[in-house]
Amino acid sequence: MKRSKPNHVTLQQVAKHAGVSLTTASFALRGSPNISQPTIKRVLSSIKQLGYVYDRGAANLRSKDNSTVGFILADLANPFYTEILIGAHQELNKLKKTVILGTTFESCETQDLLISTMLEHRVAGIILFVAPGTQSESLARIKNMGIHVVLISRRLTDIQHDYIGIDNETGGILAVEHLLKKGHRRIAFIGGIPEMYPWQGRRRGYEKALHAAGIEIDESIIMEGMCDRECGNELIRRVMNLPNPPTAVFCFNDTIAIGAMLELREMGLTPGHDVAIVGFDDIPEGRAFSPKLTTVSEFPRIIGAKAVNILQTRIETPDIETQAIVLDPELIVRESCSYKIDLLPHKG
Amino acid sequence: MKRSKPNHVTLQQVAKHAGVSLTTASFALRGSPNISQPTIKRVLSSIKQLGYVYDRGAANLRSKDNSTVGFILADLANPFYTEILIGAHQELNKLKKTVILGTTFESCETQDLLISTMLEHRVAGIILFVAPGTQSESLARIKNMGIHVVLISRRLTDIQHDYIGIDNETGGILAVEHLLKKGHRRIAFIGGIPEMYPWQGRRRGYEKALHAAGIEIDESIIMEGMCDRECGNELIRRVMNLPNPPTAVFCFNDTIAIGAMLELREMGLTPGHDVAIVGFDDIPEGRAFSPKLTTVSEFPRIIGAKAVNILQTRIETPDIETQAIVLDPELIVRESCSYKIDLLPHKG
DNA sequence: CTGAAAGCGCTTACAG
DNA sequence: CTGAAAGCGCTTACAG
Repeated sequence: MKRSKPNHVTLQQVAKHAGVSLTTASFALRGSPNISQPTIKRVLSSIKQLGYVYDRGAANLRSKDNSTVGFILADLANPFYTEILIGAHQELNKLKKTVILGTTFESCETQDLLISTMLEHRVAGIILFVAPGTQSESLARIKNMGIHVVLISRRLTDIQHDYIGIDNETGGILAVEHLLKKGHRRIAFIGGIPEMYPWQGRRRGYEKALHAAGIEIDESIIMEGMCDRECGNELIRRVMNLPNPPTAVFCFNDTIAIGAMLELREMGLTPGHDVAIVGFDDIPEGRAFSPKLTTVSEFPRIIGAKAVNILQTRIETPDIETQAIVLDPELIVRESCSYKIDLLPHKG
Repeated sequence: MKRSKPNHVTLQQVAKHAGVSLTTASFALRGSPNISQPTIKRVLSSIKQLGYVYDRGAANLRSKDNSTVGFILADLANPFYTEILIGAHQELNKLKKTVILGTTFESCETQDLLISTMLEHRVAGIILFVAPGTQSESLARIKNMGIHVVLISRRLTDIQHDYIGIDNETGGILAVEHLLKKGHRRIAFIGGIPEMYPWQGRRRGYEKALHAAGIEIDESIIMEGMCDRECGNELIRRVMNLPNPPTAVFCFNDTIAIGAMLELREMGLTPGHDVAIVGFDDIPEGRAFSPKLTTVSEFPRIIGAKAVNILQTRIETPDIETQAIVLDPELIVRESCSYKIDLLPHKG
């Protein structure tokens, strides 16, 4: 663990080399208008000659500023999350912020560890995709340190916080109405964790759309699970093996939808033909799949970018009220439910 | 920008509260054996009561240690890269290292900016997926700061450095030999940037396999490009519109292969039937695609994890010789070249 | 326009 | 087993 550290060039040495005081060097370094141009040039030239590299840690310690931002998400394997990361990352780069990355793998414990680390680093703020079961204490801990948080996609209801996400209920309605228009009457809803905020919204949308069409909710075709492909594999099989299987399935997200369609093929069924599928998120894989996945888009890159904007606003004006931005989802019609059910020869 | 910073609890205050000196508090905090158990307990209890949070930046400044590691990759949209990140991330978590993330989008300029930021943060090391055209000076800059680097997948030939990657030449041979076995004689190689290390290896493998089969290289069906889906779209169209199109295509990576297969469908052709396709990387999308993509696996998670191990070894023993780990690739046969060419009715 | 001095919150010889 | 003191590399009133 121990190694002989190289002795870095310090600003002190730069100052001596340039024949100015440490104070002047410090101001010159940051191009302060209080320092004359020739002096600035001299300092800059010394910096180059000596190969000086600014020590941000030391500067932060003194100034109590910090250009570092924490980003915590659930899983890097889901493109929906990485798309959010991309959007946030680009925006953060524009603001010259450094990103500390953390992945919870949906574990609250890991999440608390990551939060601790970020607090110890005195980040300016944390953008957080909360793990299921997150207590408001976790957020309070961050806020007590004077560090700002904005939640993405998932939210907590028992504490005030900045938030950006999508209107999940409307998304659910969009998905199910589309299926209804295609003539489906028996529509399952599979995957996702009921304690999570987005699940509740999508389920509400699912119910509302069905009710509006005069259809009773059948709890036996609402199946909870995780958010990954394996969940799609398992649940589609379970739901299709029911005595009275659905003709259409609304999947909690695209990853589950793809898992479901893959499994359908294993079962000798053709997704989009034998069973209609709608997803949620709009990940690239859904576009590449055959049949191309009909889904509800969440605009992940915009969510990521806006999360950064909200955080930045909060950093600049800490005392304004918390804001919650809720984006409108959009139905992306592709191929995975392209047949009207009454046109299918083998159905009623 | 300016905000009133909260006054955090300091170790000084903890010490006073516990009735010990700052020195004792500092040692107790880290569970030093030189401090008696009762004292440690007292300090820990004060920490809890006061809500003290360790300031890692201040500690690093003094001790010149740093548990932060930089990770620079090309693009978060390519699952191959994020898989590497996942592997590295998990390993870094085990070592209790904090990750600073950077994305170059294949730009050397951005890369140098990111490197500067990480140097300013005095990270312990940088794991780097170099952008095309990277000069050895960029690496030298890092090393001069006494910061360790390990390159992933792509490497530089004019400077010594730690490295982990795959045997690209063997990968190329595996891919092309498979196509040859299926009866193909006219095999294109599309996508990728020739100045990049992996491209050169794969191309060498491509040539060797063809030569071993007594086939002349035809430069007109070797087309360079980028590493994204659009490149696949464009190049497959160009190569198929040639007077004498290939019957099989070896794609530089899976993303290109998927772009190519998508475009093939647009052209009314069936990938895997009308044209055989082999990719490289083995990303999840390739498994979900129809036809399932035959490809050469690179084990990205292992690459990421091993990169961390190499870095850790270097941090612990800075003076050992640089090591280059080259993994063996593996051919994953699926569906995208499942027909023997002489069985196809519409071919010679 | 420039400089001397204090201090950010820790760690670490050194002394007892 | 514990403490007083110096110092890591910066920034920032304050004074001139």
